[in-house]
Amino acid sequence: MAKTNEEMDMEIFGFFTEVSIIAQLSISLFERQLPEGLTNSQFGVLNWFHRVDNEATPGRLAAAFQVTPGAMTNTLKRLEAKALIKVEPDASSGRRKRVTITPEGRDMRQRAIESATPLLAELVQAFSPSAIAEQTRELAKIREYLDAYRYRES
Amino acid sequence: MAKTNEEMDMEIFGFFTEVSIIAQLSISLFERQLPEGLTNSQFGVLNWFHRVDNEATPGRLAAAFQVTPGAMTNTLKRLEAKALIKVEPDASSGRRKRVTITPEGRDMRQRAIESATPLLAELVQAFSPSAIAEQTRELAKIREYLDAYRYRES
DNA sequence: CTCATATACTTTAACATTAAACTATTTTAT
DNA sequence: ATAAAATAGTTTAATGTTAAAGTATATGAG
Repeated sequence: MAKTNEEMDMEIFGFFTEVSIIAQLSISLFERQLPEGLTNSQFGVLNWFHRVDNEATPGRLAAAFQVTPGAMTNTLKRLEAKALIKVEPDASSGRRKRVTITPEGRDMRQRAIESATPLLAELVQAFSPSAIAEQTRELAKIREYLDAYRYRES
Repeated sequence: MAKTNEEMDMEIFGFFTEVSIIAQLSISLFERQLPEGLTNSQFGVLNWFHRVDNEATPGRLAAAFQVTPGAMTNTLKRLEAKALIKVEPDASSGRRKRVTITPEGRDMRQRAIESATPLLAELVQAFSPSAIAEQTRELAKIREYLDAYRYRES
């Protein structure tokens, strides 16, 4: 049974609606578990230093999280104000900055992970890790497509 | 090969990261297609009048979109300022308001749908409707779980 | 009837985000 | 060598969001 264009459009809208609601709910739930005043974006940066590298530039982080450079400037300022990261001029280039995580930042990340553990454990229980991994791979394809579309436009 | 707790946690974080980025990218891409100055939230309200009912209260709309009443007040003000909706006192109750869409609002919704068509058509092409539908079902399970968790808390 | 409580909506302050303008550096082309 | 273009990051103005306080109206218990 063929679907009308309108029906197909509505399915895609439905998909993005689910994605938006999950993003909103998960961020809000997660932030409520986080230590005082730490936001999702801020945690993301701290966690990046655990997962990926122990050194970064603002631009590299902005690209990793797909936010504008301005948004990353803001997040880094707030993390720096809490002494969770350190931002220094880069010796090798006057327009770059060098961002590193402080010991306090590592502690904070660890506490954040621990306070989110009950929620994470429940999710692993309810949806197997392999199911989550499979979902994530599918979503990554869509994310890549949207990302490419974005640059193709302009 | 068993996964450590940390590995499982990272998989879940990876999942939520994809979800957040897709939400952000899709909203941003969609808004770029929309007619001058119309935002995703504003479009959502106009589209609601097409999908659901031709009359609403601010509270009903806030509940439908899972946003706070304050957020909806803001969205409605902006739509009203553009004459895309009409907000009147409700004759039957002094604290309620009655929100309706104007002809200009219907036109705007129609134009919004039309200008988003190329993007939607590409997505339908790249990811079959059935694949999208399957993804949406899986996501809905996770959304329901998170939603239940939210109320279980507090 | 009256007062306490609940409901509907608005306002305010704080924050995250974007787009676009801006500053400062580095690279490239001529 | 110099001027133009590209790159890295910041700032500003606008919007959307929340939480919490505030206003006004309706309901209900006594």
